[in-house]
Amino acid sequence: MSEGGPSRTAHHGNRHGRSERARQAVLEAADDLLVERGFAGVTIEGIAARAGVAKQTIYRWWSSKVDVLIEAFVDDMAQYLTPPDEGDLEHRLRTHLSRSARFLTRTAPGAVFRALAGQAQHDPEVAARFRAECLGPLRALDRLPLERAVERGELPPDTDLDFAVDQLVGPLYYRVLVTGHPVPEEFTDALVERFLALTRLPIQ
Amino acid sequence: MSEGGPSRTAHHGNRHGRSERARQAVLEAADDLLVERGFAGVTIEGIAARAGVAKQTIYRWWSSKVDVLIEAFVDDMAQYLTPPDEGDLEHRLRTHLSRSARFLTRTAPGAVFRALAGQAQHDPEVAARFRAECLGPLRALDRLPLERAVERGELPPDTDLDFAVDQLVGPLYYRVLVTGHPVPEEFTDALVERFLALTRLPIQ
Amino acid sequence: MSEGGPSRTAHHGNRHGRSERARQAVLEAADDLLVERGFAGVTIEGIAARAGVAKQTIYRWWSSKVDVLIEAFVDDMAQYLTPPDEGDLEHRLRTHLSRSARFLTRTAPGAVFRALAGQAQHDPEVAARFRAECLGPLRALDRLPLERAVERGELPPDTDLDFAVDQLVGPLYYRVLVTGHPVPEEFTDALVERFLALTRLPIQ
Amino acid sequence: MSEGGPSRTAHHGNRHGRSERARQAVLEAADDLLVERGFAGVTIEGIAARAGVAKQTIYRWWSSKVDVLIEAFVDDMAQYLTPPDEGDLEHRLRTHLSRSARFLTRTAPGAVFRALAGQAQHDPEVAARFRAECLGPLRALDRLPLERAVERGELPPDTDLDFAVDQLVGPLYYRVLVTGHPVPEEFTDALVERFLALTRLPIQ
DNA sequence: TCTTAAGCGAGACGGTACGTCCGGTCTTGAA
DNA sequence: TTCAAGACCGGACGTACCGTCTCGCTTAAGA
Repeated sequence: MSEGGPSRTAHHGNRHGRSERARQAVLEAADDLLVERGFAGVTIEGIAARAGVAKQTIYRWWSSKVDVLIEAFVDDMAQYLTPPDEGDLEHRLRTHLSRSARFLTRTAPGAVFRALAGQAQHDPEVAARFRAECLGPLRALDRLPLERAVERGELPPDTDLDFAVDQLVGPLYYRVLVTGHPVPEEFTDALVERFLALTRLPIQ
Repeated sequence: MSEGGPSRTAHHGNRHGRSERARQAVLEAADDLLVERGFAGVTIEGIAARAGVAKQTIYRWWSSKVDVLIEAFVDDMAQYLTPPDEGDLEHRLRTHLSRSARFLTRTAPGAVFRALAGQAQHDPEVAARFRAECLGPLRALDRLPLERAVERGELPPDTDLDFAVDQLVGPLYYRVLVTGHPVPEEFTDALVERFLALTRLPIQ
Repeated sequence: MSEGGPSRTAHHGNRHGRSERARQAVLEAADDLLVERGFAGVTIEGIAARAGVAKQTIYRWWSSKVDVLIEAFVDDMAQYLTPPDEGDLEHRLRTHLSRSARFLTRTAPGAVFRALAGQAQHDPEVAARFRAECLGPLRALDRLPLERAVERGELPPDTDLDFAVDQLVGPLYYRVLVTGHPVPEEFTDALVERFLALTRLPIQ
Repeated sequence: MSEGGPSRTAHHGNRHGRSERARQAVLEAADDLLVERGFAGVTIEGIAARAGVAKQTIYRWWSSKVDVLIEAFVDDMAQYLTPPDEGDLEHRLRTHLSRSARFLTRTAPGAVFRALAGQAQHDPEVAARFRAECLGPLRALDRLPLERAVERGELPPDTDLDFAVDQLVGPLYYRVLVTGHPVPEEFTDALVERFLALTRLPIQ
């Protein structure tokens, strides 16, 4: 992509493989349109026009606008969310949850995520892809601090990590996607506090 | 259709007031289409055709298909969810949560709710109406057992009920709307158990 | 439909019958585009844009651009070609043939006719409609002077009129559509002269 | 072509000169598509696919599908039409006209001719090439018997041959391209009879 | 003998127009 | 005044071809 590349100059058509330039332009155009005009404002024709790309080029590589948005999300997600690995468990969880809240409510990929989560309610196929390709990686990041905590003896070895994740992030997503309430740090901190309080109880 | 009676056919028009028949037919048609074909399969033209109603009649009384679905949801919701008032707090909460899970995942109004929650991600106006008219009543039902528990001394009087509701139902909605995991009774029971365990802690 | 009309002002939609305004605008736009840009320059989208009409309105009433052009031709044809009924047979035939040549080569409906004749070579359905709706009336006009001549005794009563028409106008159409040669009055006059010379022969 | 040859696969490329194999395949594919699916069914992509040839190879040597069809017609025409040179003028003309009618209505190159004549109505450039390369040779063949007749004294030396050709074949083309009527031998014979009858008149 | 440049297959690209679906507005005539 | 009916303008859909381009292979003339 950088050094040498197949060709420095823009080109149309290429026997081996697609145009990276077109791919990037499409993903960015979709992202931009979503942020600027909302999900209904994202249309294949609009993406094509803004990306300076032919509609057929989009249909050649993606099956729908949702497909484009999923790829855009996956491309962008990584750079936003890596759970911290410093300090004690409480600090790490607090940081991760508050970063997650910020990611979901304030960033462009967060907006894409919310749109895809919305569309997943309307279409089982979208739901499946959304869960596999968008939610999966996110959830893996959510598990990471807990897995490390188990390894380090900060949590009992028989902890049900899936249930723990549901307890920790469930209320967060509920606020973001359902009630629309803001998610201040006090809220995420309180979630962490309650969660950790339970781990110190003799019961379970 | 031609000869005879004042009219064999349903009446067209009514000088005074709207046609209740048309209203019901529209709401049912919208409901049915949602369940049969999903949100994208619900169109104003489709509703009109199935309800035997003119498009204009729909636009006269509703502003969009979402508006129709909200009204359909409000009409149906009541009969499904009334939190129980028997037994102790744990039992009441368990029953309510498991009923809520069933409502969201297995009933027609639950499907409407999920579709509206999805559309709320795409459109702030929908989000506002959805929260006010659909989520509000549900959330009031979620608070009810906790409010009663405070009155009866089963919970401390300074309990933050909104936060409590978020903790209790957040993971449930998260599963239903985000991860798509099933929501068995073990899950809702565990949520209640953790929640009540915390109320017995000296902290808070 | 003419005086007073259902409404002086433009309107959208009408329970009973279509918009005459839209119909006229479409036919004129098609005519204009054909003359200005040729047959390939006539597109449904182009007609719609120039007529200020939605594509669907065109598809509702016509099945293709050829369908539009046929109707445009039929609408316009009448005012151009009425064979004269003054003078003797030779004069009437000369006038009619030279008018026909002018019609085909110099007028807008003539251009439409040539385009449709061309398209008829590509599509049997177009050919059938073209012959029934465009050529038929024209050919009836071609027969008229000969029929009158038979009635008046200027031609023998057993004359094969169809063959006579082929002989008279065949070379004309051949020049216009095939060789592209000009069709001056000398040419049409000579055709008439030869044709009449034969009627004076004892043979037949 | 499969086993043994210097190469199993068809050759790709040739430093000097084009591939005759590709040329033939393209012309045949175009011919076949025209006969099977009509003019609209002939597309550059379709020709390329059926001929097993790259689109670019077509564009390298031809400028359009019409260009391909013209070359296909020229390649095929010769073998069909050579006016006979036996018997008296009447017999030779009768034979030539009835063969011409058969050629135009019943043979593959005849179908190509009709399609090109159609397209010539839509595009002046096509018209020019069509007249020069397709019609010219045919018309030369039409003149040939008349020229010979003049040489042999069967026709007066001052006969206007172009006009004679128009008279003889005009009605034939008119039937084929315009009215779509069948062209039986009686028709062509009658044309010849009338034409010759005039040459025996004192007038002209 | 070894280059090397032209012809070739494949196919991605930016476009244009297609014919369809639906949205939301408007008008009509009957009830 | 509301209703069923349905024509209207508008805009996006997904498809088919257009004509251009790049690519890597094949091949034969000439260095």
